Amino acid sequence: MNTIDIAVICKALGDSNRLQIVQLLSDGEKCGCKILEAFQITQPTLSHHMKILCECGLVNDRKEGKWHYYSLNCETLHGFKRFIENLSCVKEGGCSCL
Amino acid sequence: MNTIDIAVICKALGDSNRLQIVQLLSDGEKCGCKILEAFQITQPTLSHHMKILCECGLVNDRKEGKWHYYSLNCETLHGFKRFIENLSCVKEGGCSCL
DNA sequence: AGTTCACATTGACAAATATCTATGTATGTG
DNA sequence: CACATACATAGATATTTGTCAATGTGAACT
Repeated sequence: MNTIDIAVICKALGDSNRLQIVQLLSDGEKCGCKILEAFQITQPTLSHHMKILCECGLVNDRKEGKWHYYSLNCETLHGFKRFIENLSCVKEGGCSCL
Repeated sequence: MNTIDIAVICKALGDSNRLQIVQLLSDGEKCGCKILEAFQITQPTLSHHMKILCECGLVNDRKEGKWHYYSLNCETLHGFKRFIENLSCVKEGGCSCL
């Protein structure tokens, strides 16, 4: 998982609706219609958001009959967590300006 | 730090230039001119990106004479890390669809 | 076969975004 | 003072994005 992959995930999470969808899925697998109930958006808009979340690899889409069950993708989530965890705010190095 | 704050941070990190800038700063404080050297963008474009990174609270801007020294903001970074760390991919709960 | 439900796709559109050139503003130096 | 350096601001533009209404698709039920 390179920097661009991470940026794509961040961009996907950069919309508050999508971030809240991910929070919902963090609580367990959900079908699309249940997710839709939680938001003030139309079904096509949700479909658009789910596509973006799936395409960045963060969300799984499992189809069963009429329903689509969405869940967080463990592998992608762990890779993402690892990247964020490795960011450091300690002031090492410093700048070579001057 | 609420969900919208996190979404704003994610949006800021959703541009690969900005994500790489944050990676650079993770290595220690840097001045703007040094950051600029590492990218193929013009100075106004970098200025635009730094403004976005500062406005979401992830980056500090310390002015000293001619230079601006940028560094990651520990408090914001920790809050962000905590949020991401709390995301879970375990399949609890399940959906009440049927 | 007809209907309903869950979801995708297709345009359309306004708003936001990334980038540039040109220019302005401090700050330091000869 | 004149000039260079570091950075910001303004304005322009092409692209992307979030959203919707309308429509298509496939599965289940009567």
